[in-house]
Amino acid sequence: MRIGEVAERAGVSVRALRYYEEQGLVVAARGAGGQRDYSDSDVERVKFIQLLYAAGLPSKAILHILPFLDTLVATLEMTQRLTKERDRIQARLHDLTRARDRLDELIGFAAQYTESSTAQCPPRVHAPA
Amino acid sequence: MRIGEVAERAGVSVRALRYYEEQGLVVAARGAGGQRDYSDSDVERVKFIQLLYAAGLPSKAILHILPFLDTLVATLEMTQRLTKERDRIQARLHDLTRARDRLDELIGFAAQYTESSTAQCPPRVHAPA
DNA sequence: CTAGAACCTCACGTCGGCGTGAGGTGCAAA
DNA sequence: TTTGCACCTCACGCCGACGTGAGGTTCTAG
Repeated sequence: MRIGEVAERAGVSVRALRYYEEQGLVVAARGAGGQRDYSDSDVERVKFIQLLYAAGLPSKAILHILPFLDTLVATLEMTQRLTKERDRIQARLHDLTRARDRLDELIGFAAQYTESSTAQCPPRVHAPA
Repeated sequence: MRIGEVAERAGVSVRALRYYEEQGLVVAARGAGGQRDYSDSDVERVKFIQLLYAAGLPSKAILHILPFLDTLVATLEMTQRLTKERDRIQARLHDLTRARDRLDELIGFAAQYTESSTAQCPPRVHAPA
């Protein structure tokens, strides 16, 4: 399977896949002529990488986690890393939730001055909380 | 109130505060001698900015949201922006949750091969899900 | 009055995850 | 055989939120 198809299936750019290889995250075999040759499991691997990127992990952290996917052998250090990253994500979930709730609060306020008319309504200006 | 105290109270660096001013997020008055002069409400403002930064909003987005805090007047456009950012955050919450759950899954696997011994245990190598 | 914090303004450095050419090669179809 | 698309390797560009000096001023305590 060539790089273009992997890109499409995994929903990433070709450039991204080359970058992943550069970082040692997904190392493809090479066919005659030097073209990258991916397997089906590589597609899953890429999807997993995307998942972790989306969670804000830097490539080095991912690099330390991936070997576990291959071997399913966990050293103590690896389990600790996994847990550490999980906790980080959990913390970010807290931050994001706080931010969302705060925005919801503001949107609630805003609704009072916006919703019923298409034009502008003259408001009372006062200090917020 | 001078910049150092604001930094400490809001839990950010002095540099960050100057950067916020550069971006138009928090514009402090100036005392004789050119030193920045902040008010108590500026501290709250900075905390709010931090909240939004922590949620991944870029400074331009924050810049568009802040006027609402001052005036409590919401144009339609502003309400839309607020809602848009809220939805973004919601989407990220989904991503992060997925990632966390996946990691929990892996940690569960890892526990089987790590927990009871300090040394390494010879495992069976097979393909993961 | 004087030391030494704390402040000021440039202005360049950083880091990560790619985007984006430039210039050349491989491969399948007509 | 020739088109033409997909692929290849450099290698520089980018953007945002500051960090980090450099070199000078202001404020406060003794």
